[in-house]
Amino acid sequence: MTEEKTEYSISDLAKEFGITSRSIRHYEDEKLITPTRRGVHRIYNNRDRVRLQLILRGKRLGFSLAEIKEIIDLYGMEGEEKQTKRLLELITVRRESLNQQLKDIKYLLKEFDVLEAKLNAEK
Amino acid sequence: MTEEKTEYSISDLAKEFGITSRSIRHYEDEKLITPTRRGVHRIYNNRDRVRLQLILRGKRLGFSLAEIKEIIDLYGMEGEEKQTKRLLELITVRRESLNQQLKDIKYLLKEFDVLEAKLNAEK
DNA sequence: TGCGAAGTTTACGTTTGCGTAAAGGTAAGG
DNA sequence: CCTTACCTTTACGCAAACGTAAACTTCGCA
Repeated sequence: MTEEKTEYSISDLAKEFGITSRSIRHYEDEKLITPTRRGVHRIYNNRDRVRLQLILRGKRLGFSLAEIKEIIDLYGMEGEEKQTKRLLELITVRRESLNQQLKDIKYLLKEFDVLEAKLNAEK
Repeated sequence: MTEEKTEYSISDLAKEFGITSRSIRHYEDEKLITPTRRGVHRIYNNRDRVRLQLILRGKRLGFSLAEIKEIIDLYGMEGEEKQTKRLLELITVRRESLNQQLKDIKYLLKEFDVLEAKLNAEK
């Protein structure tokens, strides 16, 4: 059986994802993640860990913390508020943005191929 | 014959790309673009226009202006300095970053599909 | 029980990417 | 010439995303 860790300290996660504890606390200030407390110390569970992954993914794509919060809030809102229509709209908007990024990436990767070929041809 | 415009004012480009003139001047301050001058006024040619497109593409992907400058400088350096090896390294690094972003995008798009399906199933 | 490592809050500092006046110069039409 | 639209430089302002320092507290263990 592979033992799955279920509890993490702030520095556990910081080390794992190569960021600082300060950043994680900052995400908490901005309400993107809300670990439980044991006394005064922060305790992160697997759900928190996944959230952090989502945050970092969003960051790599250039989204602001506010945008990432919006995306994260999409999950966890499922059904409750009957804002389904609004959620679907948000998803559409986000999807368009991601598709644009896809185009941009493909364009740049192609350009890199061309440039690399040129450089290699240069003997 | 389709007439290709070959000269643009700063507000021409600003309008075309939906940004402010201030931004374009800022990119110039940061050495990402260097239009010629007619007297005191900036004149942009097609090459400058393409550069601006590259800048905006980079921005949509979350690159900093400094990183975009690095990427842009890849072009235009071809061959001259015999830094070919260094250039190929840079391309590799950038390519890895773009591939990571590709993964991130695909992950999120898939998540959106799942979420959308759930919302629609909710009757 | 007394370290040392790690955690906590508070708060000011820094960088990036422009926004936004202020104060004027320039080009073209009437 | 004069107005109007657009351009210029200079410079301070500001929000976002942390960095960093200060000044404790808490936990594990020797």
